[in-house]
Amino acid sequence: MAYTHAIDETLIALADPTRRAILQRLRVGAMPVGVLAEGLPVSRPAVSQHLRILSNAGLLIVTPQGNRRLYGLAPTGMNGLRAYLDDLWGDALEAFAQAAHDLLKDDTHDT
Amino acid sequence: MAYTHAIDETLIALADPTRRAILQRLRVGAMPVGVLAEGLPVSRPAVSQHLRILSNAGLLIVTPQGNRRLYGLAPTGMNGLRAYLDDLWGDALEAFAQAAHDLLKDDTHDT
DNA sequence: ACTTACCGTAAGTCATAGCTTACGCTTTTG
DNA sequence: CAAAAGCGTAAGCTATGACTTACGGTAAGT
Repeated sequence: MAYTHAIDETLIALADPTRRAILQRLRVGAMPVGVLAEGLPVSRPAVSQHLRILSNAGLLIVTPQGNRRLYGLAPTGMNGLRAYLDDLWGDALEAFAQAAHDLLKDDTHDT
Repeated sequence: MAYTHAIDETLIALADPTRRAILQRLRVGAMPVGVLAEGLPVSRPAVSQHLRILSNAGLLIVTPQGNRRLYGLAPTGMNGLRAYLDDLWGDALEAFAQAAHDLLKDDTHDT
């Protein structure tokens, strides 16, 4: 397993609007930092910093190509977060169903 | 009734470790603020503030019961975020498959 | 080999998020 | 009715995060 680069980093990475804009922009495919920065309201170094965070979170794949570095979405980057959400909300749904069941207490109960 | 409480709020809500601890603690079921705070390393008012953020993000359901207020996980709270991730990463996977396909069918000769 | 392009990092500034203490309101209890 | 319990909110402090400009290092072009 070890899909997870630590949920913490993934969520922090996704919590920033500029970083989400970067991800949106990468949907069409990988691109170098310069091109990426042109479509964004912040400077190129700022983009570089965001890319570092996104990469550390396992959300991006970096492909050095001579002079440039191509950044693209990592296909498995979201697996850790997904697993986390599924786990957490799985229990939540169970607890909710249980509560609803308790409220309806006119049905038979079991264990 | 949009699921979307704005993914912005959802992600920011999830990005904080204390708030995730709160969610974890609520997995077993709803509970009032006081009980919730006892299991956490921060003060009760701090928990209240976090609960407000989580509620605004649509992640919690509040049930006033006389003197107290019971906080529980909202079953549909994650739907918006899930949809967002599915959409974003759906395209990412397509782009990735496309790129892989391109590489196989027409190898670029460089160097 | 020199110049240009591309990129990451360092240093510094400014805004914001999270915490604590203090306070006021509402509901329960004696 | 008075006292206490349970919460939310305001005010203030501090740490952290996001941005900018400046700089250095490597690859490409002439």
